[in-house]
Amino acid sequence: MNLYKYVSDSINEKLGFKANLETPKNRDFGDFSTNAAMVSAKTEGKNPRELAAQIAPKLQELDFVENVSIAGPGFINIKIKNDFILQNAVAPKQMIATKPLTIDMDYGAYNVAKSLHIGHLRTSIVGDTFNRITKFLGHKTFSWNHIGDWGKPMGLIIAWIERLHPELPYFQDDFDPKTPVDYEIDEKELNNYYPSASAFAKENSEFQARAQEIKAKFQAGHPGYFALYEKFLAISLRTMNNTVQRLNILPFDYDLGERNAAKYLEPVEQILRAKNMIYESDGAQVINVKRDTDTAPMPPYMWRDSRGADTYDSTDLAAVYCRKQVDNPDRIIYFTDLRQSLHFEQLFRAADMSGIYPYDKFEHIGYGTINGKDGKPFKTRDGNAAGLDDIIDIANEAVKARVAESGKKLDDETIKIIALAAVKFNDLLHDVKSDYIFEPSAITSFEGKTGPYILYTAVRLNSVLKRANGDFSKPHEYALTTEERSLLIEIMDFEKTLLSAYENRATDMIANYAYDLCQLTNNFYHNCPILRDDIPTDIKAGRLYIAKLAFDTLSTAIDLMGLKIPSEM
RNA sequence: GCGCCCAUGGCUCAAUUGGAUAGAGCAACAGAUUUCUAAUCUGUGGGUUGCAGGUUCGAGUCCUGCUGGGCGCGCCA
Repeated sequence: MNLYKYVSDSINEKLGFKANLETPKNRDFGDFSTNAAMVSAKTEGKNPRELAAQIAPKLQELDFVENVSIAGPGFINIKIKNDFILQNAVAPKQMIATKPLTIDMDYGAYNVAKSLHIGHLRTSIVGDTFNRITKFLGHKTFSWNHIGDWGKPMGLIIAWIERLHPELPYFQDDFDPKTPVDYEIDEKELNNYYPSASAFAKENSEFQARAQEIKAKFQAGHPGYFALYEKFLAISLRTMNNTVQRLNILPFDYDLGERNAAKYLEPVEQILRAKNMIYESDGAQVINVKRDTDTAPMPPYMWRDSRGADTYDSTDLAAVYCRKQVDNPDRIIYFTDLRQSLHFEQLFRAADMSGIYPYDKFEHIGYGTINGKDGKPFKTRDGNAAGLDDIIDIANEAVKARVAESGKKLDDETIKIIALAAVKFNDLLHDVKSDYIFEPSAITSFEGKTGPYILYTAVRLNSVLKRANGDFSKPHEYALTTEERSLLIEIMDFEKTLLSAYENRATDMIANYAYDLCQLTNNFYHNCPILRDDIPTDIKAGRLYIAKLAFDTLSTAIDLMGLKIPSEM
């Protein structure tokens, strides 16, 4: 049961108007409080405490209310009956949305032939968790990994391979796709091609021009370039799949990016031309997305650059058109770096103006950067910008060291699970749009508000449940201790938390909830022994029931965060 | 120059979207273990919420101005 909703609805019905229900910061005041008296005192010109005194007796009549009190300037505090809490607390399960939506979520956005950078970590983790929460609430979602598989980098990579292996037949204009070619690309080498080529192109204009020429011919359908492209694309897709597994995120519904979107450029261009939206500016084909109300300069949306090539502006718009055709979503949500805000503002306007997709159904969730202690983007020990793998490796080493220090023996798989939890939980814990500081030392200590703490709580609960090996049925009567009571109320708060996390697009809420739940669970665990010999049977049964509820709730939260519970730690 | 975001104990972050005495973790100090897993639990100290005004019963939260930081501003994605 969603206790908050139940109490709120009951109170509104009883009072005949909508009262604002809150859970006091200080739980000593009560389980819930309402400022109804203060709000209506204002409109009615009456004394709030007098009004509260009139309202309170009505609330006292509700069968789940233990007592009602008036405090401060006119707060009405409500305490819920223990038995009501015990009888109605349930473990969360998949919900049915009252108004189910279809939502396209764009996150991941991995690149072909380019190892994942640190930013991919946040888009993957936050996007995945938000996706899971949305599904859990009963909405239909489609996740799109909008792969960078079409633009300028492809030209550079092909040009680079041409430079390394000019003898390969792919570079001949009359290449026959059926020709068998004895050439394999090494995955690790492939990841270096783009950075190397990109750097080389900057100082070598001849190579730069060659890459551009290749890109144009490639996009026009050059068979040899395309055959080569398909070769490294396959490797990249495999790498991406490994990343998905390594991060334990849900498989994407679509691994379709720029190349796929490019197929929709023509119909989109027809729409734009029909509306006279495209005009020439400095040799490029652009769309004006300014509004009269703009106070900031609004650059035009770049449909084609001055060389006539697609841009990421055009493929992004085409991708929207594609999604409209394929999923017909009620909303499209992008999870990308905050710095792309202007681009998305332009995209949303262009889509809206062209009638392809309405402005108010788009959302851009921009995330901040992961920084080191110095406040600048996190670097590895050798001073290079850290990649996604670096982060996970660093966490792995830290966990391994900590485990060795403790004298415990955990297998590599368990260590990986713990390290990933450390990284992911830490990421989810922070407000999406703000930068956060990644401190390996904070993870090394494994104390406090961390992923390992969450897992540890689940593991020790699980250990009791396994050991009990009994049934966990609800007791008819059981006198709750304060620890048990607080824990059950927190469990009943789960649904409300999920709804807020969804509505606010705030994945940190689930992480913070999980932490609070763990604190209360550990408190319960510590103060309410279950399987000890001196514990009477009825108390044992009651506590086992509560422990099971706590475990089910916690494991659901853990699952929504894309973490795994190890068998021991 | 224009625009967006941010500023909360020594450090890293919260604060139910305007509510009561601003909460957690780390670090510091003091305790708890014949263990259902101590990667745990309990306690103590630590704050003029960057500064100055304003709005109202009530402001960390809203409005204005300042100070200090981050980011963005047509052919890279």
